[in-house]
Amino acid sequence: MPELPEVTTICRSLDRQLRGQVITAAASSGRLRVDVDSVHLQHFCAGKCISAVTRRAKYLLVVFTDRSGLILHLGMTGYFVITPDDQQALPYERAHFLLADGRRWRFCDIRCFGSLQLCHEDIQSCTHPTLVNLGLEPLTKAFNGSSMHRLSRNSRTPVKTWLMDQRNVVGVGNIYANEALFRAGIHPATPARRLGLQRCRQLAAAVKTVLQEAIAAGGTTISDYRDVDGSEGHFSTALEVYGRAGEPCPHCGATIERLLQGGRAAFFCPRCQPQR
DNA sequence: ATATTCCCCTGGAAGC
DNA sequence: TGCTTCCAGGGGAATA
Repeated sequence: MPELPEVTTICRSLDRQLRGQVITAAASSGRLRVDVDSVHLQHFCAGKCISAVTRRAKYLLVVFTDRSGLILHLGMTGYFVITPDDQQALPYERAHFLLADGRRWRFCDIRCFGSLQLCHEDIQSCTHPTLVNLGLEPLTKAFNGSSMHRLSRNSRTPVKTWLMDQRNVVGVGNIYANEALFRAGIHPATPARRLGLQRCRQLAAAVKTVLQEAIAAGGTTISDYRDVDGSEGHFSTALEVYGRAGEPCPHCGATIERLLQGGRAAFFCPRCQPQR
């Protein structure tokens, strides 16, 4: 579900809600795609104080004061709810953490594609196997037209697939890959290595602006995504091609097409994004 | 090494 | 109304 703007939005809320809190108890269901045994989770977390909640790629990092932490991924349908402790488990609840102030932090996930991992070493060093091979953060200076150009020289893969490969650049999923390619006027099936420096610059810039605008809107809610307080993201109204097959292109009026790429739907305007 | 495919899982929408 | 099929924001393992 969530891509970088959604994870960023949730990360900020969680940091505000959880920073400084001590976890007194924890339990997991064992049903997530990657999960932790409930006994181990309880043993690992109990008594630890949360110093911050940060993000790396689409992973949320719960950083404890002893520098260890939890690595969480929301998969397609994961979300968090914080409630008083006097309630039953919520529907789809997969893990929960009891806080010293009496609140209960719950990790819910309808489809169980999310993940929950323990990180014993310094979590912010990102040496954990889950974090070590991740690519560039798209909103840093390190990701730009020239680095994208350099990294994609040997890749015959379609540029949309390349953008979504977290070993190259992180945080870009299906929605924002489609939107960035539309803004840059690049056909999603273009082999990545065929993009010249100029078009890499345009695409990198488009990735940055679409992500920044989506963060400012609180993310994109299609169906399941919600912030920790239950609020929806407002960027769905700004989507220009995603989910709009058959509708007119907002720029030129041509009919937006849908193409299947490795099982994922690509949406594009055949006139604004010509195959070259 | 790189590029597809298949799978994990559940629910909502669309088709018959 | 009810059953069936398709589709979904992700990621990783298996396969060519």
